[in-house]
Amino acid sequence: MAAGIDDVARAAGVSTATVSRALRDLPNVNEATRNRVRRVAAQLGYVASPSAVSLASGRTRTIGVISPWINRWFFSNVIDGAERTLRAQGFDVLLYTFDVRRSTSRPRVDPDVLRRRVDGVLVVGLPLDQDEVDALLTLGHPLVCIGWGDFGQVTVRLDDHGTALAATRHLVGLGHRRIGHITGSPDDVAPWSPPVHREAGWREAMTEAGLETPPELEVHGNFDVEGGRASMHTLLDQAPDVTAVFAASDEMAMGAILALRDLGLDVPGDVSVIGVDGHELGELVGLTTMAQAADEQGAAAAQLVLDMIAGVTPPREVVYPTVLVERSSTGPPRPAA
Amino acid sequence: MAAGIDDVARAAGVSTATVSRALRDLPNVNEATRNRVRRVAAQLGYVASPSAVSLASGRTRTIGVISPWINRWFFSNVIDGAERTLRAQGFDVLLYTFDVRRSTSRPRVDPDVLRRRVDGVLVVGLPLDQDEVDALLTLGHPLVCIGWGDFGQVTVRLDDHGTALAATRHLVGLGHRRIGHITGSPDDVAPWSPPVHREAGWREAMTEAGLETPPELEVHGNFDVEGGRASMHTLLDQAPDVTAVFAASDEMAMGAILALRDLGLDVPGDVSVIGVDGHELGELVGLTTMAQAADEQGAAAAQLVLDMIAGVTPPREVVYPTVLVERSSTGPPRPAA
DNA sequence: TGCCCCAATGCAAGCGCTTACAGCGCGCCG
DNA sequence: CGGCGCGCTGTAAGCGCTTGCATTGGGGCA
Repeated sequence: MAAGIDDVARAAGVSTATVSRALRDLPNVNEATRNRVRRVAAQLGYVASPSAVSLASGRTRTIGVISPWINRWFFSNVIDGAERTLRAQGFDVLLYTFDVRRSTSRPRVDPDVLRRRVDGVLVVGLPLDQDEVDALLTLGHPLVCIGWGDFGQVTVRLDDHGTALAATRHLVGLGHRRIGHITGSPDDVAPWSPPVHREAGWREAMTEAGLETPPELEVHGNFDVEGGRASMHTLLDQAPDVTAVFAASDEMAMGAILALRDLGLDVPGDVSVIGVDGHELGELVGLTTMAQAADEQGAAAAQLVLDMIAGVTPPREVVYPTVLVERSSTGPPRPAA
Repeated sequence: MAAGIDDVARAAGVSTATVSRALRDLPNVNEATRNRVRRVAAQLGYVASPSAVSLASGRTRTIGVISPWINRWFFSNVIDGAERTLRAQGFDVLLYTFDVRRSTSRPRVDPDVLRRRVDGVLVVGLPLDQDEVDALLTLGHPLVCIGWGDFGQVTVRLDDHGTALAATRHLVGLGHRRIGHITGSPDDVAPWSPPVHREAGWREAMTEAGLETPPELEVHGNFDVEGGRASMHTLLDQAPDVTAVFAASDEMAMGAILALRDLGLDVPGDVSVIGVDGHELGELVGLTTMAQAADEQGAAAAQLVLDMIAGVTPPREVVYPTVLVERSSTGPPRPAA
């Protein structure tokens, strides 16, 4: 029913080889022939069968995108950016999410799902273990990490440490002394995961200001709104005298603000809150944040895999800037009564 | 390098045909043989080449998901739900977004991208024209629409009309008489698009209460935060006496609240706001809304395509309920001074 | 004991392309 | 004027599976 390459060849009066070459802009095809083939192909509505192409050429023109979630701010924006640049260059996007919700420990990445199915892999914000990365590399395709990375893999990310440093310094500069930190999950212990870097930045900023970072100042918010809310409650229980909080994501920061509201506390009167991301809804609560361009990171990473597929040696790491967006959720602490 | 079916066949001492049948649980394979093949395959890390399978069988085990955006609440949740159920049944998800931003008029859906590439199609919240649907149907695969639908296509959606009716009645019940409506884009004129149904619901609720719905009460918010904000400004210019607004999405509703804040107006004191969705950040501003389960709709739609692929006759339409979540953005109008 | 049938397996022909290699004709150089 | 090289095109061998059909070997039944 659908026209195949043979139909085009017959209609154009050439061999299938010529059709194949003409349509793919390969050299050694007479321009007149090429045009004729193009015209006939268009007329017949010919579209090459991707499976046949992959089977014959060994290339799939598909990039696998591995992400723990697609409905969180950072992830959906990264995927959006990546998808657009990939599609613009004729690549398909195969989406793989992990059911992180279902199991307590994160399921391991199974490279078999991607075997012979993609030409490259994008891993979004999911700190993998060394052996998972190795497994992915056995696929024999370029791999680019977004929002995390190590093991010498090509990475697009923030300066997490510097971002946390800047955020915390902002609070310190306002006069805060007891500054809490809402980080990710207790499982995020890998030294290459963003929450760990952000925590280190917070700690460094505190230390340089001569402040302590006792355990009760740090809580886990799991990077979502509800987690941020719950962890803020915990934080206030543990350290009722905190006057400011640095949350590792805007979603957690907004959760923290909800918790403060639950308790009838004023932001920033009683507690200042700063996040990381630049979530568009942050303005709703006047959230001060370290904004990043997630979609651009997705696009950049996509371009990197494509470059790598084309044989270009990529930079080892692309670091994206983060900018302080000061709104109303941060302010000086209330003067001691 | 990677083991092929021949390697497995050789190692198991059977033909490739038997390997193929054994591994796919086809009948007419001795159980002992099947187990041996399974064991050998696992040992060799054999994974069938998807391209070869597709080429030989004509089935791709891939579902195309067409969506205008993936970083908006409704869309990302639908896709998340769909992806999980598809993957659980061994289907891949090919993501297609449309660059709605780039052109003024929406680019047309091009079925060629999907030709011979998928076994089914999910169209998320993108009201297509009749001929686009027809074009998609020429692919010869099941098609399921989510969040919109007509032309006799299988659809998973809300009762948009009823939802709008309930939302508007809520406002009317509080005593509001001048109730604005923020709808989608001015281009959404197709009678099968959700914004049109929601508008109709608003109009009906107004009419049944003996209220007018003059043009100045209706503005376009394009379904995003900024659009909601801008359109609320417009609305207040056109009709300074509105005391309540029904927005067709939570994101627009939150934008509207931002606009009201811009002007120093109180919510709900000066203007009540109600949305549709159940966005998790709605609580930040106490948004009253008609909540829906977007991820479940995605999952349901995914199951429907799979059923259709399996030959099951699906229901013509699955309508999801919506529930009023009353928070603090709605209240009685201020008594006349 | 002979026959038929069926479960279990193998054989081999594709599926629709890509691509190495061969072939053909022509202009050009020696 | 013959040969060489080059530009263009065709031939055909896969790519790694699925599947219709043929084949084999028992077991049940007459």
